[in-house]
Amino acid sequence: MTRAEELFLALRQQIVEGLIPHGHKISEPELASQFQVSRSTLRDALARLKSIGLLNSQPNVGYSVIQLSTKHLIETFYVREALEGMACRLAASNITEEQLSRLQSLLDTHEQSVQIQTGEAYIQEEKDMDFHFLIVQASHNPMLIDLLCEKLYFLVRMYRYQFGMVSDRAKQALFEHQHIAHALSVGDGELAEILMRRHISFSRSNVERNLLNEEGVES
Amino acid sequence: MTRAEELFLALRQQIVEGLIPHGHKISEPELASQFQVSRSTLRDALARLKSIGLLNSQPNVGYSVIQLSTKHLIETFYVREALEGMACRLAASNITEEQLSRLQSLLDTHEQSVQIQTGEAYIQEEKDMDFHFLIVQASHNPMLIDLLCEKLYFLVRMYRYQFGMVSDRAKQALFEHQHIAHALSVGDGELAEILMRRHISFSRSNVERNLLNEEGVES
DNA sequence: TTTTTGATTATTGTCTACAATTTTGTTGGA
DNA sequence: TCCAACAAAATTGTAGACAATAATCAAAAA
Repeated sequence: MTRAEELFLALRQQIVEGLIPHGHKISEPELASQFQVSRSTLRDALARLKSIGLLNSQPNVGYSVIQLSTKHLIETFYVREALEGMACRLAASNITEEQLSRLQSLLDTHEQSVQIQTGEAYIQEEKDMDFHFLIVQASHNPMLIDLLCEKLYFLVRMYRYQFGMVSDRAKQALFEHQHIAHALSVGDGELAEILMRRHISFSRSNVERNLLNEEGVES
Repeated sequence: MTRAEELFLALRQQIVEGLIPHGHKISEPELASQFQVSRSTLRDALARLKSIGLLNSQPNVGYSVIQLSTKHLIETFYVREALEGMACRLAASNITEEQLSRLQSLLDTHEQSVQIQTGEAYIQEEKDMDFHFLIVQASHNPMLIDLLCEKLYFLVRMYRYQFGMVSDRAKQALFEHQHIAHALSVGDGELAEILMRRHISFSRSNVERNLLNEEGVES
């Protein structure tokens, strides 16, 4: 593994977790000395971070971490709805037996943890990611997999870390997941897509309601 | 504009048009001397070409132009169907009056050229791109616009240049475009999305039939 | 003849230095 | 006090050199 690759991974985590705050202007000399690398390899890593949508840049001005906002989050939801919906449709045809059983055991685990704990949503969030991740993999469409797993999902995680959306609909989400899994298991791509899109669309509505209210209160 | 940016644009065009053939291994020293730039700025341009999906790369091995294939083309169609479908749905809500009238005048021009000429499909292809491009812009979703206009559409153009798919369905495509435009004009996002998805899905079926047949003949 | 090992060559990854541009700060005038 | 123009400082873009890795080729062994 190259230095630039390591740096890319390290910076990605720091950005996702907010250690480097969103909107922050990147100082190349500063970061380079901080990580003990030359500006060349830093710039390599920064270019990759830009390509996955975590950084912006302007010529002769430099890089900065993307600015999180309700508007941007909602735009992301629409793209997810489209891509994951399609991934789900394709997964219905292409999922392997092994993936299907892993999906099932995943849901069994989720069901138990939902029954046991009440509240702790951020643990649930990771399980949610696992579910979506597995279905995207099952689409067996490399372009979809790349777009979602290597790019969009890091944005999603970044918003969850820094906006800390605790969805109080863990139980509801589990039902939706089970419904989707069933559609996949019987190979009904059309239904699977519809269910996945509704699932993501619900999340968006939820966020729209909560965050727009907050903004209303603040202003 | 920086040197790297210019180089990026120049290389992108050469790759799309096949002047640098698909699958070709990139030699950094060779390209750098050919374009009279240092390897630093060349590598900058190459990284950007990778980020829009025209190059692949492996650590310690280097870059190569992506390998075109029927399989990859069809994967691309599925992603387009998802993204453009959503773009169309959003456009129904967000399109401006000015964009709507531009869309209409665009279709009028197309109609005339379809009536006049019979055959010349590659001219029609550019018009097709114009139509799709405008609708994506009208979605007013920056992430969708970036994914489609800055990334996927260059792949589409690359396939059209190098696989030379002459669609004999120019007239049919025009009808579909008009139908979509009408749905947009009355603000029916649900219908607009369905129509756009069918439109792209038809193209995919067409390609699947043609290219799979060809492969069958060759083997 | 084929395979394997080792040395050689070439290519990519990284660093440092310099050039070009932008940003910052200061001075002068209105 | 405010604005504009200029100078200084800092930052980004580009070039070239060295280090690390991979690819190539030749020689020796099976």
